[in-house]
Amino acid sequence: MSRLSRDFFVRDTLTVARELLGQRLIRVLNGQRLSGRVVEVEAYIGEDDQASHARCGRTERNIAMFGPPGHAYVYFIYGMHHCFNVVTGREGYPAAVLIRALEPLEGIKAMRALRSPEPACPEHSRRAEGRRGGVPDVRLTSGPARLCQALEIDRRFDGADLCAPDALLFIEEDCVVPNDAVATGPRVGVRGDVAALSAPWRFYIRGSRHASRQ
DNA sequence: GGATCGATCGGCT
DNA sequence: GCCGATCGATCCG
Repeated sequence: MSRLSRDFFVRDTLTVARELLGQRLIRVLNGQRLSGRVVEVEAYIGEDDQASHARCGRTERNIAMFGPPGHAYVYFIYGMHHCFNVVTGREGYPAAVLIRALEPLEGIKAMRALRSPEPACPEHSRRAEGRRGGVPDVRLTSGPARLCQALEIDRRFDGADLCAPDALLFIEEDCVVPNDAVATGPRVGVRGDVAALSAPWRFYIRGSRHASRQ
């Protein structure tokens, strides 16, 4: 399978968001491939987008959004979670696509281990035993913070080039998703003006059990 | 199945 | 100081 090139990401952000559906996100960890098919994304476009981190201009935190396309923008939120975006459009214009959910494909056992840290106390241990198999596949990567935990994506990847030959995080061309299988809607959990609240910039594969919500 | 609430800390109105 | 592009546990029906 061929890796998505820079040209893919330079295009209009809504086009990139739509076409990322069905592609495969790969993380190489300790020589092993952990991967999943992209089933849900959201677009954040320009400084006028009141839901975007770029709405208040360039800061040290969001600087990757202003950088060249095909790079990662990874941020830390709620004091405990990471979220992974792909930078799109021309360098200098802040736009990115948030990857919200994956369908797990390769390295599922390793991903489950990353999502089930060592029990800190006997109480947790008992709970983990109660689940037997651990986190079920359907909740392994069905959320922006969950997939970062499952693929061990953190701030070390902020600004990383997904198109570099030696990248440990990159995207491969995989499935073509037909238009009638794509659903759109307003973005999840955003605040802002009417434009931000109503923009249908969330794209997901209709009926996927791995989307963060139906 | 859906709603609610607490955790936890970096970056900024 | 305050709030956030969230998650998981826990409650209720």
